[in-house]
Amino acid sequence: MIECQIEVFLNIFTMDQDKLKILLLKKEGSSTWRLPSRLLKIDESLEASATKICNKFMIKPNLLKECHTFSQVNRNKERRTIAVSYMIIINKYSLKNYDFEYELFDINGIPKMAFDHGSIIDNAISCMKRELLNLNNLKIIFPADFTLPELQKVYEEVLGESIDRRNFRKKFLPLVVETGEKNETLSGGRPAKLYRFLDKEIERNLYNVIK
Amino acid sequence: MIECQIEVFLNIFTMDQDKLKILLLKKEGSSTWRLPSRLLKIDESLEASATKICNKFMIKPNLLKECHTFSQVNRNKERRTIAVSYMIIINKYSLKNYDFEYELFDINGIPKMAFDHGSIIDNAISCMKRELLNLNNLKIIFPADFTLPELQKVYEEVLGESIDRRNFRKKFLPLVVETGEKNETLSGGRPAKLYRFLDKEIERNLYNVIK
DNA sequence: TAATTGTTGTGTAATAATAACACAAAGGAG
DNA sequence: CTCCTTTGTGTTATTATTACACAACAATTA
Repeated sequence: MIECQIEVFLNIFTMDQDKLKILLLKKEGSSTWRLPSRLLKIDESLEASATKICNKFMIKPNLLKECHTFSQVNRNKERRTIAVSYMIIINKYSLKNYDFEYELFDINGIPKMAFDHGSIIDNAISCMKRELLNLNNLKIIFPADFTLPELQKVYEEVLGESIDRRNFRKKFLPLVVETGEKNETLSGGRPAKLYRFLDKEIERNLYNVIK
Repeated sequence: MIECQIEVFLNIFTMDQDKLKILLLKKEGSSTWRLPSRLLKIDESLEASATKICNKFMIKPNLLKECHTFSQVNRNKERRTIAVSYMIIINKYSLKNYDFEYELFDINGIPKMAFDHGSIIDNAISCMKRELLNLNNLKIIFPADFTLPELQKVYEEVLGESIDRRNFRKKFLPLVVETGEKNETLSGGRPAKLYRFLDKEIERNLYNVIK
């Protein structure tokens, strides 16, 4: 029986301008950034606590998944604190205007973080990549109309390499259906067709790598 | 700040007679089985605590990996208890004679478990399967001489289907080298050649499924 | 309104990976 | 020495992956 506090961290990932990004907060007057977090209350589960962080952002706890539990004895000098880290993946348009500041950081350019938040993020990034390679999860974060170039960029970010457009489409076209609409051409090229996923369960990863 | 106890569970998996099994304990005079466990002490990390369970069995914490943290408010009626579950994979010949009883159970025939240990095991089983599909992990639990039929049976157990022997060998022969020895023919057939792994890092899973 | 720029959409051929399949060889038991 | 069980081996058909170039569409500029 020990007396300790339990801290819940939430790693919120999204795609923004073709880059994988994570949402970070800055404490008033501090020079370092931190992850959204919360202390576990006696009457809530960890998942409930993580969901309350989501509520603060008015976002859905899509794919809420535990990443790791951090328990080094000295990670908090003042009192024994165990941290449980969760991740979610959201569509960036779910984010609203809040009465606090946040910023989306490219996962390859994480700023100076408070305490051990940096290593919590490192761990969450590999966790997130594993999830994203599972197409069934992509379906959850791309529920509505999406374009194939958009989807391809997620894969390219996760795999860290570019994929031939024709080969990518060959794989994915059998899994989706055109909605008939096209997207707004925001970057001055040919507008892309919009698709939605068919209701097929995928049993193997379309790109087979160990993450 | 809450007062709670933290319980560390260890799911010990092994292959025994071509079946994936988990090690369970029975409490004196109880009708239900339980997982090896330990209460976290104030001066140790969770990993250190899990390693101490390994020490009790005199086994190496091979692939010690966190599976999940269980935090339902009422999982222990007496006091708030959060459970962190770990898994390891061992060679069954690492097990010794102990001054306590244990039994290896087929993962498809888990007996009646105490408290929520049943759902902790369910979760650990899928965690373990994911680990075993990564060949780099198999290398750790098959450090010494092994036979290809032996390795094939691990894959067959994890995948839940049988694999053609010739096709399996075609995949694995480039990754191993013969030691020159043969195993003792224990089941009355032709003795199998012994192999060890070459020092290649594998970057993709040899069987690509979502677990 | 024509030319330019940037992005999307499309097919084919070569190569590699996977799946399906049957029989001989080695040892143990009788 | 015969029977039984298990290991070891090659080829072919099928499927998946890779590599590669040009036209279509919309916005912007000349």
